[in-house]
Amino acid sequence: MADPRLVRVTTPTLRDVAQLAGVHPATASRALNPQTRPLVNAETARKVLRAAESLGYQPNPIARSLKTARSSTVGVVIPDLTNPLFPPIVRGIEDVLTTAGYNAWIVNTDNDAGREEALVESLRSRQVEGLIVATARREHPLLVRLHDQGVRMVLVNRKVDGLELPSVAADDDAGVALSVAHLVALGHSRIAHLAGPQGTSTGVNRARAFRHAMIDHGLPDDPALTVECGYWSESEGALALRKLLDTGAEFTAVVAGNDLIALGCYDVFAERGIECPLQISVVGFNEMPFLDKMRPPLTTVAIPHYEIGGEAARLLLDTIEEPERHPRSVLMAPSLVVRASTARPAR
Amino acid sequence: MADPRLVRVTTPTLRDVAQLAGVHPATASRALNPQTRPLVNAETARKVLRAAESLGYQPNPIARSLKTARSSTVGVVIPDLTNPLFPPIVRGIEDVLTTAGYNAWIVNTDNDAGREEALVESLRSRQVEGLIVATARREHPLLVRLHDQGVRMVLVNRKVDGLELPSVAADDDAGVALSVAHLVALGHSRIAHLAGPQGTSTGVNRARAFRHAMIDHGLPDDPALTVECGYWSESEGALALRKLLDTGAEFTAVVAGNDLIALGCYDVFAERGIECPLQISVVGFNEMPFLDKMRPPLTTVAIPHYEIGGEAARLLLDTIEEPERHPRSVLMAPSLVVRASTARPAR
DNA sequence: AGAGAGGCCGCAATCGTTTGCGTAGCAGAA
DNA sequence: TTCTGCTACGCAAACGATTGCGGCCTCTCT
Repeated sequence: MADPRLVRVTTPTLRDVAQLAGVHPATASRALNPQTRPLVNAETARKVLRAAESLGYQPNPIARSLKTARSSTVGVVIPDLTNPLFPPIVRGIEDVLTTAGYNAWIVNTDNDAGREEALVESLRSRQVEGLIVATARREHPLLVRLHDQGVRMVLVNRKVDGLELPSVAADDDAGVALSVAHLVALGHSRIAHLAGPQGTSTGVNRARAFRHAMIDHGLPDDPALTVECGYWSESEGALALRKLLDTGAEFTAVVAGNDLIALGCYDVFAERGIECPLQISVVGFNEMPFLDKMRPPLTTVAIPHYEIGGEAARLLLDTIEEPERHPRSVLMAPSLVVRASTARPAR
Repeated sequence: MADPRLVRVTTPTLRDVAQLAGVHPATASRALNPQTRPLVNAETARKVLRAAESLGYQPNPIARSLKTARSSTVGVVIPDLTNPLFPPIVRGIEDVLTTAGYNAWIVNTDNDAGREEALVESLRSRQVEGLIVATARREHPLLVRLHDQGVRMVLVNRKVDGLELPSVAADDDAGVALSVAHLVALGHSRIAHLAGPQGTSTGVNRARAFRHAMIDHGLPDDPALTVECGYWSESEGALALRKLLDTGAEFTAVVAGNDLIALGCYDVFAERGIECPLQISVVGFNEMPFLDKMRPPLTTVAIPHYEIGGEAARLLLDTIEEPERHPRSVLMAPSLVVRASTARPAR
């Protein structure tokens, strides 16, 4: 208030344009909006456009939102931007959104339900037209409530039990099938699984896929060889591997729930002087950046992050335009990228 | 679900609260706002608050923005979220912003001036109250124009020539001094510098600091031993090192402009069968994540990303509250983290 | 020539808040 | 009692756009 200048000095409004063009603001509005342009005479439309151009008029999205209850904005809710999995997805989302004239509001929940609820509330009060959610848990009261309220959303990577929502994710089954096949081809038969949190759909899907893949190869599906991580993190991966090692179980390879869990294994290898891949092979999941420069470079299953984000955005735009359309889900094909963390078993 | 309505079914407005409390909306508004609450009788204020509470009233930020030309939102403009340097900074920004009741709008410019201009324009039209800018180049017409127009901003990591703006960055001088001292202590004397883009203040600062450090140690400051990278990227780092190697210059260590450039060196080492650190030592800058798991683990100078973000946000909040305050800049102290990419020179 | 039909456009309300201004009411002072 | 001053509140005008409704004008058809 001390400073009268806020962000802008003074910006031309619709009235200015109308005045310059010699028409009523309503007419100017109609002329400027391609949707309603047919309602005004082509000649006056031209005049208005010229006036807008010459003034450098930019419609005020706030005023527009207030009137139309729309915002050309969607909310993107992710657990943590710091997890390298998410930035590429976000970029994918943004890129298709902006070409469609939309914007993305990004929020981090830190896996905290209270925080998540507050953030979503704040997004809604900003009239976002939909949500792209990457934080889904299998039990997720907030998301079912939002769904019941008719909030448009699409899920990324994970789903919630019993909720029919559009979603896009990597094909987990195919991904771990690839991993297991690779290890089996190398000669491994005692393979362990460091599963992601079983409270997330991805966690259980990959674990189930792991069992199936083992069976398909005629290998024993030993429950003692899979241990669950509480979070998708390095430290939890390390914890899980230590636990497994301490049981004295025998195994020559581990397929990790994701790359972070796999990297957690590296820490344990260092602690206990285990040689990877000589003594134990590891394969990750997600192909996060810089894996090729790790020690050893991590074999992992690559998923098209950027495309997943883009596809999610497209799905959301679809449901915004056609709310009644039946929810469809898309699975993106993964591929295995073999590096130096996997090799033939020693014996 | 068959609900054509947008995000919200129907949300209580200020009028509803006022009606329930039996007062005029103006009074309700004043009662709800702590700033103006003293203007209304304590008893009626209580009534209003209770009404608001019972309705679950949430003020509509859009309407408020329209009226007040404020938004409790600041824009954060970064080059690319995918660069692991930025997520922690963004988190730092967000965390102090939200505790102050503000929100952050994040945009990626991809180092494209046109894109940047459009994005900033869109931020301004959304009435952001200030900008946190991490894309500054030494010559940056857009930023000087914004500054002239009185847009509040603070710079992160980089500055623009001749512009007095609040900024927060790591102490580059101290950082490279640390690196060089470390290498000299190991016995290196022929040290090369793979400089960042000289169009950015950080690029020239670190290069200058490198020269000074060399001189301080009584070592020759050989211009042939520093080569500039066009971008802060792996590929540019690789390019620069190849160029340097191809000149036949002699050196046993390189201090890289940042971690990505250093990692680019790793690629060249692999290409040409160079052993690091046996033949060449490398030190990076920034301490991006997972460096400890690289091959070899990269010695680098660590800077407090999260705190830098937080400090930037605080600075911006300061200038929002006290626009006339003289711009201050803060330098954060770096520290060297020694890993396995540096060792005594072979001969 | 008169009537009906559209095409164009202006009027004014509206979205939900904030805020300058005016005023009713009341207390205290003269 | 009358006047002053203050507190507490209501009125209404904004902020900048969108949009239903209605009216004018012109054109066409009979």
